[in-house]
Amino acid sequence: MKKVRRAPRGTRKRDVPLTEAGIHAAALRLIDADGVEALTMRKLATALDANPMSLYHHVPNKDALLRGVARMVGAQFRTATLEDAPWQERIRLLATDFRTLAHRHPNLMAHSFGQPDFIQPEDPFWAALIATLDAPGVPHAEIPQVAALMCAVVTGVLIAELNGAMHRWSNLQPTTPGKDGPSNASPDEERMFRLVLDTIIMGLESRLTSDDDGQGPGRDVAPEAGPGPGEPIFVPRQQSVASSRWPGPV
Amino acid sequence: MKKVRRAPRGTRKRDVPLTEAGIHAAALRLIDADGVEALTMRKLATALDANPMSLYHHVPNKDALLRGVARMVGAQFRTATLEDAPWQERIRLLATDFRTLAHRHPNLMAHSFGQPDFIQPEDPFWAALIATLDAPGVPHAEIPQVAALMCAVVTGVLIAELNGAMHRWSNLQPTTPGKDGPSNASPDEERMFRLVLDTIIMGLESRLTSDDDGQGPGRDVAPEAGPGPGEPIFVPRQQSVASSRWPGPV
DNA sequence: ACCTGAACACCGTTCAAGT
DNA sequence: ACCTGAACACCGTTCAAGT
Repeated sequence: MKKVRRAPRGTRKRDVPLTEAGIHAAALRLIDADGVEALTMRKLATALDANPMSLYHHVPNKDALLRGVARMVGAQFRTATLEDAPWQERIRLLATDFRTLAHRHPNLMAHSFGQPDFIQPEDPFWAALIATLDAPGVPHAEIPQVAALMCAVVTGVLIAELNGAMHRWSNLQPTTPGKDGPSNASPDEERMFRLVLDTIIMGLESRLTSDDDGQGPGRDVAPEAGPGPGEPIFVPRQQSVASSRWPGPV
Repeated sequence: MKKVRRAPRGTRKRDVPLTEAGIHAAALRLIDADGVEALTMRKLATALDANPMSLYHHVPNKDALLRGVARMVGAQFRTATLEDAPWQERIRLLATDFRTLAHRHPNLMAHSFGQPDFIQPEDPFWAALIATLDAPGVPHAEIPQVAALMCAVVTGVLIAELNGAMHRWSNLQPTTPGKDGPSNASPDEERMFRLVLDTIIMGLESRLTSDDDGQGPGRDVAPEAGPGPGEPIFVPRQQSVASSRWPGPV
């Protein structure tokens, strides 16, 4: 009997040589199972039936490994652009596709959203978002800023979904605790996600179809909320302060 | 000469006994300086001129320490409610106050925003937000969900500000790189923050002042975006798809 | 070229022992 | 009651040595 190096209890891994892609895939499996902070170079090595130091021949360090995993997942974003649909529908599709991708790997995405470079200019998601915002007539110089705000808003809602904050906040009782039953109804996060999406689409629409020259009336109501030092493109059109009934449930 | 325990080079700390509050304050100083991931129980102990194990008599573990620091900072939220102003102004004030607090301790807040419990029901911020949303006539059962969405959107933008993503995204050139100068103009994040805020306030306003019964016309344009399994309160009013000119810069 | 064992410089935390 | 030294079970990573 020659000494054959193999996993002792029939786990049977590592008949294939180590690869950067294989390391990324195994790391993603561990992250999906136990979260990013539970991922360890040593645990990843044992999952691959390899020596911990062998990984460093294919990956420079742990940070680069995490970036590689995030880049690999980000490349899975589907690129169906829905070319001839109105821009509202295209933005809706982009956001919901992004959401399903986030929910497919929640542990990884909850971590990636905190990184400043989790969206790269060459990502298909960013390219599609830029192309979609080019359609409605936003001036070219403003497109990246509008796209950045869309990304920030959507990822903010997704972070709150992924880490459970949305669920906890939605179930915080307003004033009277323990009234009218347990009230543990599902927060229905998909419905809330669509609500935010529709709201910002409506706000964007309202700016695009503004009848005046962009300088809204009644600038005096909120004098401290002036246009600021930047260009005056995004000056907020002053809202009417009328408050009315909430649309009834039925 | 008796052996006096004192910092050897005149640093002169720890003439005061260890306290939970003192540990929290010192931890916040280190976090403000070097970030959350650079905070270490051992480094915190040397900053307090104490033995690392002494901290465990006042703080159960590192996680509880971080929660305590976050709670201490969250308690600094100013509680000026601006009672008689319209709800739009009160929401604006809440959001900008939250933003200045976030920018006062960016390292801590960028970390706290990823925690599911960084907003507690007894926080003055949450109480003020609930009270403000109670004014315009949102039904009580829906107030926590609207508040949760507001928190998610605002923290999403703040995360992107704090970690630099907003700055990076805003400077990504749309199609033609290297045109019309370096174009490294400041992204003017405060202006963008106000833009999102005004947009969601406008969206909320539009729902509150809706003339119809909440069931907008033209439900057939986006058939797959139906109301979903939840209650029909938040069914999106179907937008007009008209696209028009962006309001010109001048 | 690819892998590996030992070692280094750290962590958070436990525990028995001091005062 | 409060503090402390030693120790445990981990980390990421370096490096010289193997094949």
